[in-house]
Amino acid sequence: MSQVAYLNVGKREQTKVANRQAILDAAREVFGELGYETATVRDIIRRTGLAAGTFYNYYRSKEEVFAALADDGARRFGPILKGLRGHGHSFETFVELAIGAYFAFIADEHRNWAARRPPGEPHLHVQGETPEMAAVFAEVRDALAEAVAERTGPMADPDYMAAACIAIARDVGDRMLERRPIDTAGAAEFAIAMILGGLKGLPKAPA
Amino acid sequence: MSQVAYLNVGKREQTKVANRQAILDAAREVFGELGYETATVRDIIRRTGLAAGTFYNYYRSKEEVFAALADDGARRFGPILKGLRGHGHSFETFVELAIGAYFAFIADEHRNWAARRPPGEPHLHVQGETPEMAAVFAEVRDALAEAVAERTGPMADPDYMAAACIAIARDVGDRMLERRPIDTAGAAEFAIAMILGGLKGLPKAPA
Amino acid sequence: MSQVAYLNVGKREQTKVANRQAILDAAREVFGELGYETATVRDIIRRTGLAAGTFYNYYRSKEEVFAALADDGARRFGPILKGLRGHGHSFETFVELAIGAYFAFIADEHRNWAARRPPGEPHLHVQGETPEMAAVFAEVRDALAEAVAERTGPMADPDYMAAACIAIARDVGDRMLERRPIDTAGAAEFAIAMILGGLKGLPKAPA
Amino acid sequence: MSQVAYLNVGKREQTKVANRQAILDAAREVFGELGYETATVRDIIRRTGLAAGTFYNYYRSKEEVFAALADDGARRFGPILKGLRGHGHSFETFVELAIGAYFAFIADEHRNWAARRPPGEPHLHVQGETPEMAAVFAEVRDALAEAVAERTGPMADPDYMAAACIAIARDVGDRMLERRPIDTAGAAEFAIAMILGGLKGLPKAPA
DNA sequence: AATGAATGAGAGTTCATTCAT
DNA sequence: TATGAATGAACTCTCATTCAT
Repeated sequence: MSQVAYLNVGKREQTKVANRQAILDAAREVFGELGYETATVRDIIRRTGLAAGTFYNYYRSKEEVFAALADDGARRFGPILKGLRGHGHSFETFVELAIGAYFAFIADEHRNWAARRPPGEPHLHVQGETPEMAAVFAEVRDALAEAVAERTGPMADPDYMAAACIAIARDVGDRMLERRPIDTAGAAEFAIAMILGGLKGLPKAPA
Repeated sequence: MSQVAYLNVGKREQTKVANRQAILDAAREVFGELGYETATVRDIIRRTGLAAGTFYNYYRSKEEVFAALADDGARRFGPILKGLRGHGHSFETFVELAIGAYFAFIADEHRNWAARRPPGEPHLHVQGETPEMAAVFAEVRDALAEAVAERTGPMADPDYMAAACIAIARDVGDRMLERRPIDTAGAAEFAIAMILGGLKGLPKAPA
Repeated sequence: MSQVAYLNVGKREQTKVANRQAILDAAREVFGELGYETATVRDIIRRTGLAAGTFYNYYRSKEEVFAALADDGARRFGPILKGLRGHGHSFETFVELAIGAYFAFIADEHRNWAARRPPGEPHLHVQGETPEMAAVFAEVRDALAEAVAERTGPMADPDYMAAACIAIARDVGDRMLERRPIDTAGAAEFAIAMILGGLKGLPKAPA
Repeated sequence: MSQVAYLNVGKREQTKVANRQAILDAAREVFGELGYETATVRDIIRRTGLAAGTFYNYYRSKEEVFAALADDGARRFGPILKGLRGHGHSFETFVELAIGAYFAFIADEHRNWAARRPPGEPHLHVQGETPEMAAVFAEVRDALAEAVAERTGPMADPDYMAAACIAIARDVGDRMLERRPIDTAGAAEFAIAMILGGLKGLPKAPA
C-alpha cells in the first residue's frame, strides 16, 4: 500500500521492537534488583506495563530472556576485549586496558544494575548475577589463558589466575558502583595495581 | 512439670537442643546443595524427619535459619582469625596465616557445600552463597581494615583491599573445591602469592 | 492422652478421611458433568469448599484422582462380574446375569453421574467418560474373551464381540438413565435380547 | 471495488471459499488427532498457514467450526442413508446396506481420524468424538425409527434400538480402524451379523 | 512442644479472543 | 479482509506459614 514500503517498517514493527526492548530492559533491572531466582516473569512484565501473556510472545521462559541479556552483554563487551588481544601489547598493558575497559563498561551499564536490594533478602555477596557479567567471564578467562599460553604472562594456573582477576575486578567494581560519586578512574587504578602487584605493590604507608 | 527440673536439663531440653541442631545441620546441607533461593523450608525439615510445623518453633523463617547458620560459621571461623590479630605478626605473615586458615576451613566445611546445581539454572558465578561464607566476610574485612589502621599494611582504600582479598580467596577457594583431588596447600599458596604480589609476583615463565 | 486411644481415630483422622472422600465425590460429579478434559482441578476443589492447595495433599494430579475413581469403580463392580465367571453358567445365563448386574450397578451409581451438560459444549455421544465406566470395560472384555476361549460362546473375534456388547450395554444404559422413571428391568431386558439375538431376536411387529 | 464484480466471483470470493475450506480441513484433522477438548484454535489455524485472527472471520469459536464439520459430515453421509430408505428394501437388506455404507464412509474418512492420542491422557472409550460421527447419529436413529413405524422392523423401543445399532457400528468401526490392515468387509460383516442376530447369530464354535 | 493437614498467595505458562494496522 | 501482537483470565502446581489437635 505505502509508496515507501521499502523504508516504512510500519507501526506494528516499531511496537514489536519497542516491546522486545522494553522487556529486555525490565528484565535487566529486575534481575539486577532481585537476582535470577527471586525475579519472576510477572515482575518483569509488570514493569513494562504489558499484559502477562505478552511476555511469552517474545521469550519462551524466564531462562530465555536471561540468556538474551547475557548475549546482549557479551555482544557489547566481548568485542572490546577481543580488540585488545593479539595486538602485541605487553602483559601489563593488556591488563590495564582490559580493566579500564571493564570499569568503563560497568559504569556505563550501571543504570541497569542493582542499587537496591529487597529488604527481606539476606545480604549476600552474590555479585555477578547480572547476565552481562556472566557473559564476560568466559571472555576474560580466555584472554588470560591465552596470555599464559603465549608466555607473555606468569606461568601459574590460568584458571586460578582468571578467577582471581575476575574476582578482583568484579568485587572492586561492585564497591565502586555503591559509592558516590562513582570514581571509575580511581577504582580501575586500584584494581590494576592489585591485579598486577598485589597488596605489596600498593602504595606503602609512610614511615 | 518435672520434679527435678532444677538440676535436670530434662528430656525436653535435650530434644530442644537436638532439634535445633538437626535443623541447622539440615539447613547447611540444603543451602549448600540447592542455594538459598532454590532451597525450601520443606527441603530442610524433610531432611530432619521432623514435622513441618516444628521448624517454626525454632526459626521464624527461612531467612532466620540462614542467619543462624551465618552466626554459626562466624562463631567458628571468627576466633581463628581473631587469634591471628594483634600478635605482632608481620603483615605478610598475617595474610599467610589467615589465608591458610581460610582454605583449611572451607575444605573442612566442604562436605556441606554445593556439589550439585539444579539442572535448569543458568550457571553463574554465585560464589559465597553458603551462610558461613557470608559471615567470614565481615571478619576478614575488619582484620584488613585494622592492619591498615595500624599502618602495618599498605595505605590503599581498606574497603577495596578487603573486597579484593576476599574475592580472591573466595573464588580461588571455589575453584579449588571443584577439583579432584582438593589441593588445599596449592590453592592457598597461589592465593597468598596473588594477594601479596599480584600477577607479577607469580612465578615467571622461563626465558 | 486419651484413654480410649485404641478406639479413638481422632478428629484429624476423621477430617482426613472426610476430605479425601469429599474430593473423590466432587471429582466424580465434575468428571461426569464436564468430562475429563474439560474438568479442572479447580472445578473439583471449588466444589469441596477446601483450599486450592489441599487437593494436592491427597492427589498429585487430575490424572491420579481419576485413576482413584476408576479403581473405586472397578473395586465395586469387578467382583460382581468375577463372581459370575467360572460357575458353570451357560453363555446365555452369563450374559443375562452380567447385564443385569451392570444395569443395576449404573442405576445405583447414577446419582453421581452427569445429568446436566454445560451449555457451551457440543452435545456429543461421549459416553463412558466416567472413570467407573472406564474401569469396567476391561473386566467385561476379559469375561467375554474367556467365554470365547472356553468355547462356551460364539467363535467370532472376541475383541469385536466385547466392543459390541459393551457398546450396547453402555449406550442403552445411558438412554435408560436419561428417562424418568428409570426402568432398569426394561432396559436390561432389551439389552440382553439385543446382545444375544440382535434385532431379529427382538419381538416382531404383529402381522 | 472490482469493476467486474457483477460477473466475477473475484479473487476475494475465491479466497474466502478457499480459506473457509482450509479451516474446515485443518479442523477435521486436528479434532481427529487431538480430540475436541485437547484441540486448540491455534492448532487449527497453524495448520492452515493463515493468521490467528482470520479464523474468527469465518467461525466465531471452536464450537462453531465443530458444528460446521458436523454439518459437513451429515451433508455427505446423510444422502447415502436417505438413498437407502423407502426403496422397498427388506429390513435386513436395509441394515446390510446401511452398515456397509457406514463402514465404507468411515474408512474413507479415516485419514482424518485419531491415530495418535496424547500420552498423558487416560485411555478412555471416547468414541464418536469426530464431528461427522456426531452428525450421522441422528440420521441413523431416524431411519430406524421409520422402519419401526412402518412395521418393517422389530417392535422394540426405537430409541434403544438406534442406540444399540449405532453403538455397535461405532465401536466395531473404531476397532476396525485401529487394526492393520483395515478390513472393512470383515468388520461390516461382523457388525451386520451382530446387529441382526446378536451373539447367538454369530458362527458357533465347532463341536 | 510436636504434629502435619489446611491454607491461599503466587509461580510459570497457555490460549481463546480482540483489535489496531 | 487478513494480519498477528496484545490481552488477561484461567490453568496446574508449589510452598511458606498457620493452627487445631
